[in-house]
Amino acid sequence: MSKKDACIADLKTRVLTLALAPGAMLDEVSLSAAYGLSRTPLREVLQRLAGEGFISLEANKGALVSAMDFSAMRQFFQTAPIVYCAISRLAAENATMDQITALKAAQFDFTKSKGTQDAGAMALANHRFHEIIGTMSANSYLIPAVGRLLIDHTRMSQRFYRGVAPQDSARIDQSAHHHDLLIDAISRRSAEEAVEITLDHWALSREDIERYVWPDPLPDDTARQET
Amino acid sequence: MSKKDACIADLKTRVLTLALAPGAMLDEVSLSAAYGLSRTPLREVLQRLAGEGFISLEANKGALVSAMDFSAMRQFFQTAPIVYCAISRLAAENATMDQITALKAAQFDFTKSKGTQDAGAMALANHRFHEIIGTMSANSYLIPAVGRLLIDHTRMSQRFYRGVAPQDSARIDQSAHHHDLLIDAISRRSAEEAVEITLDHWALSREDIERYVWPDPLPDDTARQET
DNA sequence: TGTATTCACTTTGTATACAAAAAGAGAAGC
DNA sequence: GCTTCTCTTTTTGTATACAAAGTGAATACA
Repeated sequence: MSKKDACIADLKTRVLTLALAPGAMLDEVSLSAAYGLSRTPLREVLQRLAGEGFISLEANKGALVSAMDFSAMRQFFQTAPIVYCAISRLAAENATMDQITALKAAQFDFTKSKGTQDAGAMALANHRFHEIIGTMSANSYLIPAVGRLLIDHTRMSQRFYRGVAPQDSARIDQSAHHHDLLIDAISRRSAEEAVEITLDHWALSREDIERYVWPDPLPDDTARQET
Repeated sequence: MSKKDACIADLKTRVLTLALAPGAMLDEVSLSAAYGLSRTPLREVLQRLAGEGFISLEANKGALVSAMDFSAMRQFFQTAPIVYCAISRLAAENATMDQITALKAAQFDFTKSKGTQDAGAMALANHRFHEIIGTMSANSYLIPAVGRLLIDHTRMSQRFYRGVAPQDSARIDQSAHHHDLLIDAISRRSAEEAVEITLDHWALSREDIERYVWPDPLPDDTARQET
């Protein structure tokens, strides 16, 4: 059973860190060989990953890593703030002591990875942090939604963490500070504060993603071509 | 491939109509025999149903129909109106002509089943109607959430449709009227109206469910027992 | 009589072999 | 030279046999 779980965890990691590119095809036989599993359990792994939104299965055509096209990004920016705020509110109302402990541990890992300059580790630690807030909501209807949002959020943030400019370091520190405030708000069961912090946190992250997608333009040489 | 799809569709129907009770265990061998499938593809069916929230799988213990306990109901009433409104808004903005045609067809089926007094058919037709509105939203993050909400919504409504009192008939007619208004609002791309109608529709349905869960009390005989 | 332990049985999980469907290369026809 | 059809090859889907884990009943012991 453990070998299967390891396979699931590793494939998730590879999707989230873009080691497996969006749209990439996954071959059953090579994967089963790589993880030392037979095709039968490997196919069950793929079904489960598909159920969680990491990959999508097409009949008689195999598995491919979930794509991130323009339409998906539009949906993402439209949906994320609503769902994140709802989740934070519910997390503040329903979080258990054990979950708060786990959240603090995840935040510790995040700040630790912040020092290593390892973009993948930072993005994964951040993912784990927000995943725990999702479970805190104790809402089985919203958890699949936030899970899927986090998959794409982490994949997009990857690109930000990776090309880390000097001024970006401060932004990552601010992000970590938001996490601390959020832990505090949830511990005090203050739903209103948790939502406020979540909105700030979202605004920060959205700016980072947008700056990557629409960077400063290159020097404009079009005038010369018009002669 | 078709036999597998039939199996999935039938199991979904049986879950939604409470033919398979919440919490019921599902045996792989008897199911595979019943649907004329081998255990391997049947297990894939179960994985997929689990991914959509119809059942849940526990390691080394098999599959059981998703439970509907008190906690689930609380989450349901908390989450449904937010998600339904968001979905209706997006549906009005994004619906395609083909989808509107499909929605009208589903509404035709619903009104038709209304005459037959078949509670299961009514609930399933209603389910299908709202499922189409979900796909209209074209939002892959919210669709899993609304899917799960509809599973439990349909299962709870089942109980209402089943014990249909004389005055309930008018309520079902009003529900169908809401559907017509919603089709109209979506066709005219009026997101605001779609949300308003959805709120009315939700209020109506919630009352029906609540009246089933907390019915009028039986005649009060406690006074006599106190002597 | 109550409890604990062991053994048989049932059920889930995995591996391998086989069937079917899709993809691609090659040759024939226009 | 281009299209199209067919055959081969690769890849996905299914069935069956086997391994392992869990469950429950019966028996031995306190």
